Amino acid sequence: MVVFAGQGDARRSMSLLWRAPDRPRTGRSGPKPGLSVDAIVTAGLAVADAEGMGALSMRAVGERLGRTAMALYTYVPGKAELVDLMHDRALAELPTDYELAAGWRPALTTWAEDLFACCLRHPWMLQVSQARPVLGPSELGAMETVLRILHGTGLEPRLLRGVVSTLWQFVRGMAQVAADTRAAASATGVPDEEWWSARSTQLAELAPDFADRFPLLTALESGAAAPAAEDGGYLEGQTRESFRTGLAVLLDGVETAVTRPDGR
Amino acid sequence: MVVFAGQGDARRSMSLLWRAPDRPRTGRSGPKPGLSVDAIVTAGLAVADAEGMGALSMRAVGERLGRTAMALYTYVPGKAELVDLMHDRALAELPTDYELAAGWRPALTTWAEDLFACCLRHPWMLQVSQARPVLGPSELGAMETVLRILHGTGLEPRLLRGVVSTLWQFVRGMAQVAADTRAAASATGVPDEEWWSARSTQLAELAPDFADRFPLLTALESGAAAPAAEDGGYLEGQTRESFRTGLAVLLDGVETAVTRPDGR
DNA sequence: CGAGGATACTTTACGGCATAAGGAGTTGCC
DNA sequence: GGCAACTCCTTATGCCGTAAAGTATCCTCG
Repeated sequence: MVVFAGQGDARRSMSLLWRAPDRPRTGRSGPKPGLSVDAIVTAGLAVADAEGMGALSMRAVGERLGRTAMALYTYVPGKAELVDLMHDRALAELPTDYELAAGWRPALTTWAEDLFACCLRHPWMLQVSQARPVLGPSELGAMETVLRILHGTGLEPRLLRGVVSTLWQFVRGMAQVAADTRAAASATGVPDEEWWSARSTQLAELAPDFADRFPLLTALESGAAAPAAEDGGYLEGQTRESFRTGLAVLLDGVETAVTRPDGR
Repeated sequence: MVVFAGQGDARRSMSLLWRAPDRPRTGRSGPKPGLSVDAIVTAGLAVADAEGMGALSMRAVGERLGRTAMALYTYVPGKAELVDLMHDRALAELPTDYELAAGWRPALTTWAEDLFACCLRHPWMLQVSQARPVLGPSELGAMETVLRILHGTGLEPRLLRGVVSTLWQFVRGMAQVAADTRAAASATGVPDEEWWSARSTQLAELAPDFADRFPLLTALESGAAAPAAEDGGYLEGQTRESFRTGLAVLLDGVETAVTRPDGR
């Protein structure tokens, strides 16, 4: 199942995201708040980072703060809104300034790598539905950053929108694959390569005609190069490589669009 | 939450996906099966298509078949496996033959559009975790199709892998945005455009300094062209356009890779 | 042909979840 | 001093996936 974040009380969620000032502090009776939205978001992040989105429950977050689940509802309207806040908090880790002296391409490459890394640090981010187009300040900030990098290129708005979306989706998608394979391998306790080869063997058993049905796939698979040693396990290396070459291809496309004289 | 499909009993799940023959039919005592894996998958698809992944419960699927939730466990080991099967069934809708006379580019464009459309027909697909790299026959079939389209280009394996992944992720990502915005708009009953403009107004209230903080974003947004009338609502048109231009850029990149003499 | 065992399906139950409702204790202002 | 506002708790409701155990059905073997 997926978290459909912020579907419900969108108004309230937005206020929280944009930190609408809390009610005036003066003339406030009752016990002082022992918690804060920030603290709750931090706790949520800790839970999700450590145990995954599946373990993120109001109970778990409350427990980490020494409270019950219901205590959180004083600060946050519901779980969906909490997830929204966590998502934006995670994106706040992204740098916003990139060196443009060498042109847009290296800057954009680094940006993509940074986003990729951020998604891998917080894999649960990839399970947050992308519903509404971009709402939180950090998310918008990231968009703005990309636009700044591409600003000198003179790309027309239509293309610009397409490029930004494509980049974003590409990184998210690649990160999801990377995160998920890593999770699958580590959940079963089997190291990367074994896990994959076990799966291959099984496939061969179940579909003996595999090579006939999928000749090109078979050829491609057999031609898989050993990944660079630096890149962790086998699968992880594979995904990183796909990320790199995919990104390069994508940026080649951008370059074509940029240099094409007719702007289309 | 996200469905981590097939994490559990991977072996059993794979057998089902690849339709390992049922136990020999002779010498079988007991009442005849009133259901079948296929029927269950069909029912699951119907539930998910109609009411979304959130409404997909074993109880709901059972009910649609006139059974209890537990009856399904005779045929399917658990919900995760059912979701895997549904996912592969949905992908089976994709064509596998594409006209290559005009070259790989139009074929690949059509393929991407077909996948995009399939994802929009079954938005819940996008909430199925991409964990393990591709396991079901239809999913592999789709990969094989892409490879067939790109076969004439002489792309080296490393690039080929990157391109295929990139395409796949791109389409999935764009479809997710499209599906989610559509869902958000229709869930609130507000038509596309209104929904979006309400959100804009709210943003302006919450962040009065918006235009200062995000100048490029503001400029880009204000320059948004009215989408073509054919494209349904405002947002939907916007997403379709991003999809088209993004795809074009991406394929430009592929073209560069294909025509570059040094093969890198 | 009748018994035994395999099979399909049901009922019930458990532990989890988000969260609604209402109660208890704490604090500041009048 | 009292009251209103506030935080936080306990309890309860209605979902969920699925384990366990019961019942009815049918085939095969003696």
